[in-house]
Amino acid sequence: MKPELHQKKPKASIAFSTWNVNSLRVRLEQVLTFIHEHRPDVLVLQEIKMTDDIFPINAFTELGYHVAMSGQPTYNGVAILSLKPLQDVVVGIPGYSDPQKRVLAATVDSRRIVCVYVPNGASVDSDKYHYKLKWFEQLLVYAKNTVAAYSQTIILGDYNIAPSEKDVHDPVAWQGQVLVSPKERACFEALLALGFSDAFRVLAPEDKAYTWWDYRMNAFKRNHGLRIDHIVASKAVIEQAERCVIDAVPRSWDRPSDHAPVTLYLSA
DNA sequence: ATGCCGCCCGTAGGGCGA
Repeated sequence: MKPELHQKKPKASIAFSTWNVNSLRVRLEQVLTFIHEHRPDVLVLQEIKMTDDIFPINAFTELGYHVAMSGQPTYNGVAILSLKPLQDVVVGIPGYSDPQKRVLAATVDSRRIVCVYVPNGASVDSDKYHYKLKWFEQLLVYAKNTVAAYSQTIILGDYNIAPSEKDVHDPVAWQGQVLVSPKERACFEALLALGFSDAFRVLAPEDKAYTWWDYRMNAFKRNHGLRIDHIVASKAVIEQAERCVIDAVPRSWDRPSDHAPVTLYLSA
């Protein structure tokens, strides 16, 4: 065989994905399809909207994944799937009592993975908005402590914050609304200031790309979206980053989640 | 626009998300 016919072995990479599925009950087959197509090393899910006792563990273990979940009835709920074993699983933010299941952490191969579902906030004058800001203060403490203990920390999930005007299809229309307010953006900036980077923005500084499109008003077809799902990684992780991909294809499927999955690829 | 769509619970229609 001529040397040029030898296929160069593709460079291995490690993939970390996040996806707000808006009901794992409804979206299970789509999650399985995503896994078959991409085989991420780690996949974290938000808004599973189910209790732990009905979580479809077997559907994932059959595919070789280890599973941790923190669910509740009706709302919220997060999960971590990993091809390698999950160690030191921690539910919620330590020291912060919150009945809403929004945070789940585990270690995979010396990397600390934190799956987050940040509160939506409803509107900027609501109690839910104040809950969101107070909640994020607790996340900042948690993030600071976590990265101090694990130089390789990845905090990924649905942040419900569009960090900049580039992350909003129509900044004028969204001005003054929840998800884009200065206080929420200050929260996100404060997280980055702890030694983290917004992986997508670091790897694609100028791209206008969205991770969420409203179900209403044909928002996806018109690309009226926001970038609110993020992979926030410590410097030691960013050093290994190859690319960060927002996969809009699942948003085009029948009965889709309103969010797209996001994947960070690290060099192995 | 207290709207739009989709999911949950529960079996009608209100709560909630973003």
